[in-house]
Amino acid sequence: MLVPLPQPYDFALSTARFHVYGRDAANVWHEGGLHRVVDGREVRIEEAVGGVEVTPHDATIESVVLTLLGASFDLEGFAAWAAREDPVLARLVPALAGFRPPLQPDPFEALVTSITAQQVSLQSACAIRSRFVERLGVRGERAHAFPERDRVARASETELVALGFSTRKAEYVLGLARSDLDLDGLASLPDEEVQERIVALRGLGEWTADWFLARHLARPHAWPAGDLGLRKAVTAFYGDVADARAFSARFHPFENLSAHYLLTGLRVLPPV
DNA sequence: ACCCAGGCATTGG
DNA sequence: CCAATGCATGGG
Repeated sequence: MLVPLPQPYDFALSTARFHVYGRDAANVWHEGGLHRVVDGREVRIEEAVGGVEVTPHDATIESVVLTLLGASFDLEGFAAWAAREDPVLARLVPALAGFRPPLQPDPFEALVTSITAQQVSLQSACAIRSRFVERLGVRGERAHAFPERDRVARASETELVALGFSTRKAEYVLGLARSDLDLDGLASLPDEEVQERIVALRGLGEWTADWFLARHLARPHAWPAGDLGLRKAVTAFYGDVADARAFSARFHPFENLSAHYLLTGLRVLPPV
């Protein structure tokens, strides 16, 4: 069934992050479509006129797919703002027309994914995370469900280390899974309180909290200032910047979309 | 055999 | 408050 998305929508560009860093057992690319377990069922998402074709389909799946594909982002407002306010994005936004940053629909998945990506290359992170997903996630036809929090809570440190986690990261993941933090409840809190609660957990720092706000909660003002990739993109497009966090003021009120467009812009459209 | 890659906690000044 | 250090894998 067709799930409509605001047009234009560039499916290939928007979903590239699910396969350019290596095999990802939770987001499997197969014959031009993305396979992922949603609400316990494996779903195939593929390009279609006016949106994406989703099979199987029901109301819950549609809602998760819309979240996954970032349907809520105000791209029109962003494009109009960029054309007026920022010469770099005025070039990037039309050149990347139809790019809609995908989101992480589940908070536990978002945080564990960030832990795996701390400090190491995205390729290393993807390889390790994929083994984790295959080991602890319920298998679908082609994709595995991302492991459930309570299943991870029952795993052992040794088990995670055997998958390639450092001892520290194994502790962080288990600590998160076993913590009493209400992850779904974070969605109802303002940015600063979400930050505080995430950073209070061992192994989850400012960078992880920023990406949680950006990629899970889709908060417009999220700006992962500490991110190495984003810092490289900012330098490439704007030159050296003294304070990466303060520089985000320039992108207000579209900090999150700006960060995503700068990162994707650096990947596919090097600066002039 | 190195070195770097989308951090973080710990330790010492 | 800031600097130095260890972490463990994948790719160059």
